[in-house]
Amino acid sequence: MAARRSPTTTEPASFSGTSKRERILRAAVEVFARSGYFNAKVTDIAKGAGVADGTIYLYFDGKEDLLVTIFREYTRNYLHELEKRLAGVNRAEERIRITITHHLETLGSDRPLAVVSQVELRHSLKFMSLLSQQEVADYLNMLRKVVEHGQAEGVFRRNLHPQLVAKSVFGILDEMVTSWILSEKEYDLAAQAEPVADFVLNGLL
Amino acid sequence: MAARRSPTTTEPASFSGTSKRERILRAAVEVFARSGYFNAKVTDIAKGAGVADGTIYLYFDGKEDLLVTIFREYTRNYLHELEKRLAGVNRAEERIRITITHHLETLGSDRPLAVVSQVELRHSLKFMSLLSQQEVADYLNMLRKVVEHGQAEGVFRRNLHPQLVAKSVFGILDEMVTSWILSEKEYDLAAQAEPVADFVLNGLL
Amino acid sequence: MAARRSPTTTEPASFSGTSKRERILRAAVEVFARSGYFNAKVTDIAKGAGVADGTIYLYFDGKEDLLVTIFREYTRNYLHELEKRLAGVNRAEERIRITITHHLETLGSDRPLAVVSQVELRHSLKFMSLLSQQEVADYLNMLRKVVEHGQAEGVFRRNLHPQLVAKSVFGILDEMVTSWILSEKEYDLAAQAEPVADFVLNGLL
Amino acid sequence: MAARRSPTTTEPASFSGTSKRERILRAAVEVFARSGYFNAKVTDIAKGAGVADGTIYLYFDGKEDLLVTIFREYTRNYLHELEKRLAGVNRAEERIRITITHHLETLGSDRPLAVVSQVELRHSLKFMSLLSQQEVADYLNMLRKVVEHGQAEGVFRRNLHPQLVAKSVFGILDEMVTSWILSEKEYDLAAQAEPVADFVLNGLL
DNA sequence: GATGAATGAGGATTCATTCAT
DNA sequence: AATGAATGAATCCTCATTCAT
Repeated sequence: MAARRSPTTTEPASFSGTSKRERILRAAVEVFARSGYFNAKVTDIAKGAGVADGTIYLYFDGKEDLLVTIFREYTRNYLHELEKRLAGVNRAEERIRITITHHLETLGSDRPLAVVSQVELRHSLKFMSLLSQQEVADYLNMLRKVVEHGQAEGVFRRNLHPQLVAKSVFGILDEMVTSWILSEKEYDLAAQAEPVADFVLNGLL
Repeated sequence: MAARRSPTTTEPASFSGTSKRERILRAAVEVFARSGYFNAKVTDIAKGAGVADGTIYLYFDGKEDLLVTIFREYTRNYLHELEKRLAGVNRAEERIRITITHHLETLGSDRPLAVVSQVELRHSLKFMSLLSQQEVADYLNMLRKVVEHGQAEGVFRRNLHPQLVAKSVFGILDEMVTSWILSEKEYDLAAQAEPVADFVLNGLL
Repeated sequence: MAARRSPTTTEPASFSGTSKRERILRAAVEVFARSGYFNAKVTDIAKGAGVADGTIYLYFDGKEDLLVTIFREYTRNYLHELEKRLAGVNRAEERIRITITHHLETLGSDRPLAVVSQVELRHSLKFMSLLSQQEVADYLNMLRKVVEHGQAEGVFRRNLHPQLVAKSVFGILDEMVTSWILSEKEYDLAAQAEPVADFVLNGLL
Repeated sequence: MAARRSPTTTEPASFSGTSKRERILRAAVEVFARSGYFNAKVTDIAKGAGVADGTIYLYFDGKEDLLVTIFREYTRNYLHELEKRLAGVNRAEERIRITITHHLETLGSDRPLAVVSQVELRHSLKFMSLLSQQEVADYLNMLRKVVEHGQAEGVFRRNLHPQLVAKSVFGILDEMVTSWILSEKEYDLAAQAEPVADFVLNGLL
């Protein structure tokens, strides 16, 4: 008998070459973005990934784990990319600009991910605490170091509390993304990087 | 015998003098803050307000209406107060400072409300869109006008896009509140007003 | 000051001159016919009668009592009228014809009542038992006596069981009414009296 | 070792050999007959069928669908059986007798089904309309054709409206069943077939 | 590893009824 | 007699998760 595909491997063409785990994760991002975490049905994620409901439980602990994992993996990836972009850049001002650009470019190019990141990851205090203790904290620390570095260099004002600046920059970026998601008109989020950097660096006055 | 309450009016002391409607609303803020919107049980809100479950439906359309109403009423109130504080203040810089202070003081003095505002109001795209179209938009407009006013006066830099500044300030304040809520140590949120204003006005450089 | 109606007496014009009790009963017939017993809301009956919800409980024991009372009162009235029409009529065949005509005319001229009678009075075994033990039994007895009378006279066949004939005639009339209610076209129910009588008297052969 | 049931199939003896779907349907008939449709609890049906509450929703759309399905399936089956009994019978009078007998035998041998059929299927105009448009109409048509056939043969009187006769026969049978259900004494419903046929064929005179 | 039929806990909401006025 | 605000019991259905195959 000629070689034939095993029946179980028959999958929608679009899935070819991606691991089940990745497909589930991506389907989850899309379903969460579309329906919201609480209204998202595991069945729909399974359908989106082209697997059986039960299969999801072979890779993840459940619906909540899916959300946490999405956040962790995408954040980890985000930070790695950012580090790469920052490698070799020494000027503090330039590091700030790159960080801002990276944030807006990354989320600006993946709306479902942005929705999950801005909306779905924030439904419960417990969940937000969990995330902010690890991943968000890492991000804020990175920002804080850039500021401290700039202050040590003498480029940034010394009478600013670095942690407060870090939070402020994060807050601005966060709001830019949220605002973009909710906007009725489509526009290029990354285009905001320059004016945002200008404001952060120079202030109002 | 001193004047005494009629038997039907006998209510837990803490409820005295408050209308049922207000008691329900306040109980909802507390339960939503404690358990999260989706996990909040209507029964618990009723219990907290000292009314029967069904009574809630005499005043509100349901659980979701409770959340929307909380937001609308507290925001309206917030904006009124802010307007009062700004009345008679002409210097743009001062108006910015007052706005920042008002934001941080108001939420910094009512943690449950802050939790609902930062966390519970953001579970779904649909819900966020709803809110951002009306109330948040009003707030952003108010901020924008302050900026434009300052630019007209020649105090604020003219090459800043007022809407972007408005969003930035809002984003910073939002993050300050969220960060305060999630913080393990208790601290005075309003105390951040001064450094935040400094950053907003002068930037990093 | 010109004479004015006392505020509590202000009622829809159509109610004038009818006692509250009757208005409630009639409103109940209409609401039951429209929505079905289980879906009928006491509030709607009150609204229809122009009284407060609580007022209904001054006249009736509750929703179920309303249904029972409707049935009892309308049936009592029905039987009284029938007796009047039968008074002085001796020929058994004529008595049958009158009975048939009375049934179809009475229900054929009050659709909501017919709906309640054919549909709403029959939701539960318990309820049907209750009614069939008293009022329906009275009606069947009356029919049975007409048959027995006709048999004694020698006009009706003696080898028919009178009770079975009574039930049969009732069954036919009942189905005529039900069928009329459910029919999409409007037609005169009473016009069926003659052919029905013909069938009952002469059979198929 | 003799063949034995697989562990998962271990079910109460009474369920053996019946599919879940059928068990649910039968349990529904019994619970509806016992408690009435509106008072019937889905949980009780599940318990009666030996399945979990949620399982019912894998097979049916809900409580109402259960009632509709019962009616449709039992009626379909009823009509099939009737057709089989009528096959090859040509004499119109005999066809009438068989129809009457089939009706009374079928319902007379399954009291819960008879209760559902006579009582529970009739709570609402909407529901009755639904059913009478399809299944009841089919039944009446079948009866009507028997009458027309008899008239064509010259056995039945030509001055009878076939549709009216069909409704009358249906009405008589319906009342016999209802009366039997409500009766306090138990008796053989099928025994009524002969006298009913006699009445239908020969009338009162 | 995969499947998907089966499970069953959990809760918002309705509405008949009450009773202080 | 009349009101109508308040009560609170009662239940259908959903859907995350399991586990036999």
